[in-house]
Amino acid sequence: MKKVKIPEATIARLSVYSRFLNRMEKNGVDTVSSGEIAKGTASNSAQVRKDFAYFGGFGKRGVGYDVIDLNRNIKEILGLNKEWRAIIVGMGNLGKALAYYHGFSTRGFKIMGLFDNDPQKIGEKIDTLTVQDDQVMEKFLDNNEIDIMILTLPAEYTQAVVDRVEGKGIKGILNFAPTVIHASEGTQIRNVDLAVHLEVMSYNLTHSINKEQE
Amino acid sequence: MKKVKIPEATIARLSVYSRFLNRMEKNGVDTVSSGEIAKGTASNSAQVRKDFAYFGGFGKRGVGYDVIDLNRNIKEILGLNKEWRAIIVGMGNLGKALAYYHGFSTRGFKIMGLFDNDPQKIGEKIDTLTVQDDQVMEKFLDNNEIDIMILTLPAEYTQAVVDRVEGKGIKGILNFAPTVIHASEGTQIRNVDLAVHLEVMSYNLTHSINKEQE
DNA sequence: TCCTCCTTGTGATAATTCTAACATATATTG
DNA sequence: CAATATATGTTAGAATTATCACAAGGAGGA
Ligand SMILES: NC(=O)c1ccc[n+]([C@@H]2O[C@H](COP(=O)([O-])OP(=O)(O)OC[C@H]3O[C@@H](n4cnc5c(N)ncnc54)[C@H](O)[C@@H]3O)[C@@H](O)[C@H]2O)c1
Ligand SMILES: NC(=O)c1ccc[n+]([C@@H]2O[C@H](COP(=O)([O-])OP(=O)(O)OC[C@H]3O[C@@H](n4cnc5c(N)ncnc54)[C@H](O)[C@@H]3O)[C@@H](O)[C@H]2O)c1
Repeated sequence: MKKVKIPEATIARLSVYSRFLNRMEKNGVDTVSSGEIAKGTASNSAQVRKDFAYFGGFGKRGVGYDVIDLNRNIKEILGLNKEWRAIIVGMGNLGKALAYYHGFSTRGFKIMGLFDNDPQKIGEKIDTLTVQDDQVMEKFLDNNEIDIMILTLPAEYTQAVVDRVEGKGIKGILNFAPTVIHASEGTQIRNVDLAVHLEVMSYNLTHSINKEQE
Repeated sequence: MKKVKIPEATIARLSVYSRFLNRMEKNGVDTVSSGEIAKGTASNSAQVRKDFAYFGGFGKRGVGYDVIDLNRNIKEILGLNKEWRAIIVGMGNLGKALAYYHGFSTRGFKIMGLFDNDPQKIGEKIDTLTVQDDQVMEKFLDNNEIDIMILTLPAEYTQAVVDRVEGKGIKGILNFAPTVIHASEGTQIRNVDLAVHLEVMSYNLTHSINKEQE
């Protein structure tokens, strides 16, 4: 599906570069070099240029990159020129934190619905949305075109929820529960495991690994 | 500092394996094969065995791995046999979610203190802890041996907080703000960037990348 | 004891990803 | 307009990481 296989690490870095460029834009900077991007994103200049090179040349030799132009290009590569519509299932601590967070909408991800099965939580207003009964989720998905489902519920219930939305048009699932889930072929699944970060840190500290954060 | 360089990806997987083994333990399973571990953690059996092989042989040929024994070994490798003491700075949406989460303490990470600079939040009780004034953080760190600082505050304030705890014994920083921070050499910094996950997903969906999630 | 079955541990190989170096293009200065 | 300085784009090579294939160890049955 692609001429050259592009490293996922490159895509992840593009996302970081783009948000760095946002800050530059806001600061009125209009040109940056690969070295400056590297410094601002804990990367290195060769890596930055290589990452861009996968998609063609965005810069001017001897000069650098036009901040606005480069950022527009990256966002287009990432598919952020369209609006992605998402729901959050499980309005506990983490679900609420995500629902209140405005950082996603500024990147093109719009939270369209919030669901929970706890009567205490149903009806609660969170920001501009009201938590809906988990039972109406299927109907909601029939009536609204939703791309992404964010799962913030206990591990043991995630698979059941995934099964229920089968064929309802969900294209990607962002799963915060520490468990493997299975969806139909073609559905993107990404697992976010916060404990892993702490445990890798524990390992590094225990074994005195000095990650050269440069 | 190590004989062989062990891939960070291996360490991250060990964390996932270990939590899968926790579930097996709870279910009363006493032996697992690399294939079963692979299935339960979205890995593959060769990878699982290779990961273990970095640290020696934990299994019995023809039989598999003793669940309890293997899990104990992994936890020791990860440094989870000791208690890690952490504080959270920034008790907004995300900070609260982390503070209420009990999943970390069961892995050996104990939240010792919560800090914020918003008078509205100072004094608020969260679980068993009370949010303290950010101003007393240095004193708190002098009086308590804290290993890890979790940062859940707006990007623009993170570096200032990091600077203030310099030399106070913090060994690792888990940063949720989307910005690069600098700490003295030897301090582990790990950045958790949730937006990256969504944006990589956006890229994959846009370009019809079918990540074979086994 | 010998034979069969099963699953690990591992060395060889393949694939992926990063790093370094430099030729090329652009701007600027005198 | 030539000379110089600067930063990109790209190619080649190094390093890291994952996959494969199979020999060897161990259990159990005849
Ligand atoms: N909070 C954190 O900091 C954190 C960190 C790492 C991982 N996680 C994971 O994220 C998930 C959520 O964590 P949390 O702390 O928000 O938990 P929580 O218990 O606060 O929230 C879970 C919510 O899911 C709802 N729920 C349960 N079953 C449901 C169903 N079938 N349909 C709809 N809603 C349902 C519950 O009513 C509850 O509101 C868990 O899997 C947890 O392991 C959380
Ligand atoms: N909430 C999310 O889902 C989410 C997702 C991705 C990234 N993040 C990042 O995590 C961070 C926190 O997000 P949030 O949604 O919890 O924000 P928030 O605004 O709800 O919370 C931030 C908290 O930090 C406190 N604070 C500010 N300056 C401080 C200081 N100097 N010392 C102590 N406390 C201070 C504020 O009083 C507030 O309580 C942000 O950087 C955000 O970009 C959050």
